[in-house]
Amino acid sequence: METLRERKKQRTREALLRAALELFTTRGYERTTIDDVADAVGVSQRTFFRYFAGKEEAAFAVQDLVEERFVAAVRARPAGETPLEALRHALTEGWDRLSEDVEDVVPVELYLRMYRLIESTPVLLAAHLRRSADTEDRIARVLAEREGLDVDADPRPRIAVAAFGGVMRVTERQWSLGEDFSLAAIRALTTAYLDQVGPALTGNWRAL
Amino acid sequence: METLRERKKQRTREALLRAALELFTTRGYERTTIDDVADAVGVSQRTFFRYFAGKEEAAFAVQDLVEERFVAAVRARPAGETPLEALRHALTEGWDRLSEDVEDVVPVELYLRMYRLIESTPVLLAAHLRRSADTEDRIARVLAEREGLDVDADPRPRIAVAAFGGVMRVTERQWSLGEDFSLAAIRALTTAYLDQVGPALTGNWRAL
DNA sequence: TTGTCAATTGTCAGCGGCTGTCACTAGCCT
DNA sequence: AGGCTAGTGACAGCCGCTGACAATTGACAA
Repeated sequence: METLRERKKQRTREALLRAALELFTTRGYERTTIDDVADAVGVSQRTFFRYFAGKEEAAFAVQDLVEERFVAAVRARPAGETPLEALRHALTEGWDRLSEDVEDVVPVELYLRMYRLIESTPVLLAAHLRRSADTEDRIARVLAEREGLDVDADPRPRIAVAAFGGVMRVTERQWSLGEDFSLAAIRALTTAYLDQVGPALTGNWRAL
Repeated sequence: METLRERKKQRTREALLRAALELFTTRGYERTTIDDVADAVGVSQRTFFRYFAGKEEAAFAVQDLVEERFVAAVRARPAGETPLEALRHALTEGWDRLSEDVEDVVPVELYLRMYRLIESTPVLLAAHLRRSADTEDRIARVLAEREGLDVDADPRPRIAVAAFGGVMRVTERQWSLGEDFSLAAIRALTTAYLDQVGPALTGNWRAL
C-alpha cells in the first residue's frame, strides 16, 4: 500500500518523462527547452531537475531500463554456453521481451522513436556511447565470473565484449538509417551481422 | 612569407590551446572556465569562441590531428595486406611517428596527460567515443575501397573496424588506468591485446 | 606617409542548462 | 486539530555559448 504522496511523485515523474520524450522526438532534442517540458506538465523548471539529474537523463531513462534487462539476461544464461553464445542469446531474447518491459513506462513506439533520435543527435549519441561503455564493462565482469576469470588480469572478457559491442553499434546504426523501424527489423539485422563477425575478421574478403 | 596578421592569429590560437590544455589537465576540465583560459592568454572570452567552436573542440584539437594521421596511414598501407593487417600496421606505425607529429603543436607529455584526462572525464569520454565512431566510419570506407567493396552493401568493413575499434578502446582504457603512461606502454598493450582477439572470440576460455 | 578598407577584437546583452537558497504548501502522523 | 516534513515554486546566479555592434589594428594603394 503506497501513500498518496508517493503516487503523486510517481505520476509527476512519469508525466515529465513522457512529455520530454514526446517533445524531444517531435521538436528535436536541442530545440526542446526544459521549460517546454516543465510547462507541458504544469510544473516549475526546478521541479524537473528534482526528478532528473539533467536533460540527458530524461532522454535515456527508458534505454537504461533496457540495458539493465540485457545485463540481467546475460547473467541468467546457462553456464554451458560459450561467452559469445551467451551474449547472442541474451540479446535476441531481449528483443523478444522488450515490448512488455518497456510498455510499463512508455509506449514502445515512443521508445523506438527516441532510440532513433539518439542515433541522429550528436550530443545524445555521444552520451549513448559512453553509457554503452559502462554497460560493456559490467557485462565483461559477468562473463569473467561465469568463466571463473579475473577481469583485471585476463583481457579476454573485455576484448570479447568490446568486439561484440562494436558489432552491435554497427547494427544500431544501420537500423536507424534504414526504413523499417520495427523490432523485427533490428532483430534480423542483429543475427545477420553477428554471423558476419567471423568472415569479417578472418582474412580476405575478395575470396568470397 | 606569411603576413603579420596571420602570424598573430596563429600565436593566439596556439596560446589559447596550450593554456586550455594546461588548465584542463591541472585544474580539471569542468573546473576550468573559458574565462580562465581567455584570461590566461589575455583575450576576451568572445575571442576564444572565434578560434574554437566550443570548450570541447579545444580539448580534442590534438587528438583530431592524431586520428587524421591514422586514417591517412591506413590509406597508405600496401594493397597486399589483409584489412586487419593494414589496421594493425597503421596503428603501430602511428605510435612511432606520434611524437614528431604532435610536438609541432604541443609537448607530447601534455598531449598524453590530456589523453588520460579524456578517459577520466565522463563528458570528454563521451565526446571521444562519438568522434571515434566518426573515425571508424571513415576507416571502414577506406578498407572497403581497398577491397573494392561497397560499404553500404557489404557489412564486413564496418564490422571489422567496429571490432578492431572495440579492442582499441579496451587498450586505451587499460593504459589510462595503468601506471606507465609512456608511448612504449601503450604500444605494447596494443599488440598484446590485438593478439588476444582471436582467442577471445573463439570458444572456450577455460580450455587454455 | 597617409588614408581607406577589411579583418580582428572587445563589449554588451541574452538564452538555455543547471544549482543553491528559502519560504510556502500539502500530505503525514499522533 | 496541529505539528512535522517532504515536495514545490520563486528567485538569484554561474557557465557555455551566440548575435550584434562598435572600436581597434593590420594591409594595401595612392
